[in-house]
Amino acid sequence: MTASVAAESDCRAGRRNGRMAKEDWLAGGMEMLGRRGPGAIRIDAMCAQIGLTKGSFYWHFTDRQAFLGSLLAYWEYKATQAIIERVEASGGAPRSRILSLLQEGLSRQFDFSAELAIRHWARNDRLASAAVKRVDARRIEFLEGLLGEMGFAPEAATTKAIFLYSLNLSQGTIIRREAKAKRLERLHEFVDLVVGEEPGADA
Amino acid sequence: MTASVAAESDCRAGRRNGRMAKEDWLAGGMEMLGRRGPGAIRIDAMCAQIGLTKGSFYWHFTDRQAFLGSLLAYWEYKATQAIIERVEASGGAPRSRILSLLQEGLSRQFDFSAELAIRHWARNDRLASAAVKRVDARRIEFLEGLLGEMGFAPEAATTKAIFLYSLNLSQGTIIRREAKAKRLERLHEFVDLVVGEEPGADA
DNA sequence: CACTGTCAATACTATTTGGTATGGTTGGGA
DNA sequence: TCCCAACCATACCAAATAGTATTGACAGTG
Repeated sequence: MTASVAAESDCRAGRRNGRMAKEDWLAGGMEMLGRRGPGAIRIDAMCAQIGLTKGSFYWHFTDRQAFLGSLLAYWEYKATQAIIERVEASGGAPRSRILSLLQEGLSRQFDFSAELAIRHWARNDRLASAAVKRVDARRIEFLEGLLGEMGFAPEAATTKAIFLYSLNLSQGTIIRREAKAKRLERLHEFVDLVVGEEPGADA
Repeated sequence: MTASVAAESDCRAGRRNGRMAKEDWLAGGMEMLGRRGPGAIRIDAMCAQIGLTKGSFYWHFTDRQAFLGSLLAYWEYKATQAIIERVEASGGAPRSRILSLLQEGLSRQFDFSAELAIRHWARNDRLASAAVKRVDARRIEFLEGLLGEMGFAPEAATTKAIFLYSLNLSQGTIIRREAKAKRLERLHEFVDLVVGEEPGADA
């Protein structure tokens, strides 16, 4: 153990003292949030996980509660802007951007654990609830924009955005053994149902 | 406090020693599960909540882990059979039974907190994952049955059942300020979209 | 080189918490 | 009535845990 610690302190020599530790705490916190939930986040366990001690923790955050608040803000940023930007960067027609957004929930790229933890957290915490509400609003607005580009009136776009978003969230919530291809097929079927068949689609 | 405890022990004199305490523990556990999540369930807190002590807890359950397992089984029963029976009892055409099932998620009657906690739990626990999978399967099968009654072929029924169930779950997951009437309107619109317009519908 | 601010390790305290051991209470059967 | 088993309270222990205080390492700056 002692030897590995020494080696570790070597390999991160260039990274540490670059004041990135706060980010490390938040990233580690997100992972623990996804695994145990907010109420079960243990500072000691995080110390062991990211290789720092409480001296560092209490330097960056006043206490556990403040850390949870920072985690919430960290998630709120990551969960909206980041994903939306990634989808926007993919370009293409609105319909294909919708499809790639919905597929985010399918891939294991995006870990849904923290998302579920926070949504449960939001049932009993005002700050978490407000954060989730803002995230949901932004994601739905984003979908509304895409649907608007496709020519749907605002009211219809809102309804369709909520439907699409509902399926997106459920993909990470429902547990069901099913082949990925089958899942993808259903996803296309759902998009067809909500926004209509693709113009140039052959059967 | 002491006085109220005495009064409490009076009012439950007929109830106690009727070996219902185990049920009390499980019900209290479900509530704490909904508020804090499985990893943050504290035995001492539950003692204070339901007015018993650890002597009782460790008589009914071997340890904390076993209690969590019992909680899972308790939820699995409550979350399937109970709800489905309630909907079945309402009777009516398949379509109206579908609507009343989807409205379950709308009403505050059914607390979604524990459901969310368990679904998060399932991301990191085999037993929880298996329980959620069985619950999802049964609920989807139930919807499939209703859709079958409406004349849909098995394959179409499965797809539509998943779509309906997705919206049902999302109603408790998405946080969005919206009038109840609006929500209900969207729900009907979604059912129309998935299973077709009601045969005798005007407007 | 000395100084200073940033950041982190160590040692420590007080409290909480899972779990045990033990004794007491109560209701029903012999 | 005696007794036993179900059931629960109390006292207690060892480990975990939030938070503090102190010291040390290190980079940049005068």
